Amino acid sequence: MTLEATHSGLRERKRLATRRAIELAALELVDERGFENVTVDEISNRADISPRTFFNYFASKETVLVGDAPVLPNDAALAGYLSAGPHESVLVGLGPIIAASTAATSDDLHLQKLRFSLLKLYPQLFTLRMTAMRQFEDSLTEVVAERMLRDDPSLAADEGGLKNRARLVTFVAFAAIRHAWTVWDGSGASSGFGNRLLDSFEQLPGILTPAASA
Amino acid sequence: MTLEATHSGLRERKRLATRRAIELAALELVDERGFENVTVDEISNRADISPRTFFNYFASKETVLVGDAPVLPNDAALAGYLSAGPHESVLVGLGPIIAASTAATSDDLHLQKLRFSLLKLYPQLFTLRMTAMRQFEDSLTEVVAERMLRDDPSLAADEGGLKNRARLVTFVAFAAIRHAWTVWDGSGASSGFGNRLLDSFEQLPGILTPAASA
DNA sequence: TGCATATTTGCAGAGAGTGCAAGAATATAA
DNA sequence: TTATATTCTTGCACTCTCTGCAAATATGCA
Repeated sequence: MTLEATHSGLRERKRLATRRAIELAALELVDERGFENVTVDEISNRADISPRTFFNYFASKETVLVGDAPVLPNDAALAGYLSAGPHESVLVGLGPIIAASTAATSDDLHLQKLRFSLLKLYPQLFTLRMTAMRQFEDSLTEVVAERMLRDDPSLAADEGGLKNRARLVTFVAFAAIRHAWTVWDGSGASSGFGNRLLDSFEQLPGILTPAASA
Repeated sequence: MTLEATHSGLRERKRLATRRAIELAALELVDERGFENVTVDEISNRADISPRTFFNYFASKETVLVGDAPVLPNDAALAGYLSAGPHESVLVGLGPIIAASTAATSDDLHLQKLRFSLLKLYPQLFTLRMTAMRQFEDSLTEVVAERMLRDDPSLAADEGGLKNRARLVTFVAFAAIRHAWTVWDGSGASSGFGNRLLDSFEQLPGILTPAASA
């Protein structure tokens, strides 16, 4: 079904299991003792692999903690955004798409929660995750540019300008993501993150437009 | 005159000189050979200090490269922003303040240019710089909240909401900074960065509507 | 079964970063 | 100037991250 399971021989299933075991061991240990009090040797011990194998799976002690970056879904939601027409906001419409992308992770809930609390706790990790998001950011920028072009075909005349404009939209969208994170963190993660995210996106118009009393 | 020069005894002047020497050596070496082909030992050699002393000045090989985060100026521009009134955009008005803050660095032009090209080249460093800006971000958020309160005193009733709103404004402002960087990079840094930054800020209100012909 | 291909592991080594204590330089007060 | 206190620099030993390499092991496939 999922991408990883295609041609699911023993070799691939083992590889995936090992990967998960390392992630779980790392997240739990860091949760228990704090990032700087955990070594790769200890993680490897708990995951029952050699320290050398750890580095066959992950490039560093940090990367095992941050998880994979989201991937843009190629589905109905995306098509809907692209053809929403010039009357729906290019920016606010990104909210649901991003919410869907971030929700579609291969982690189980336990791992997700552990990751989230560690990203809150260690800014270095949060930063690393943001760096890992660059590719996602790029795909998003493409989508935004495509949408803008559909809304107003005359924009094709100035391709550079279109790209720059799309990039600004994407960066602002990421600002909304950060905001959703921060607020969700502060409010004890009461409701789901997806709703929180949509909330932040809907606040954007009030901020970009001068003197709007929300 | 400047802050560093207060009580400028020999000791402090030497410390500053050493700091500068290390920064210069690091930036030049990484520029010449690339980040991963330069060791702390080599930097220390060129700066004429021991490797141990390097770590007395900088926490890591990365931090010596990114430079200090900007500091909020406590001047007329800030006062102007705070009292601009409800008819000027809370967001766009931040542009000049940030432009002024980023312009006020203690680096000379040579160091500035080296830093900039390295930040372009190494995303890890760029992200690290963004992390280092967190304190700047916090002060900015305070200022925005203060301004919002002056524009509409009734907001005092919901302090949490005010803070969250101010944070969103700040995050969007940082999106504009990133955008200015990216565009400046792509366009070969023709005009000054300050102007580029103001440009990005002024594009912000337009991104809500898809077909706004800028 | 036998061969091709992937994966795991150990080992040796480079490099980052830290704690500590001794020595050198600077500040200060008489 | 000299004695004393304070700060800065350095060397040393040590832990930890991360890499290249080659041998050993496991899986896939005919």
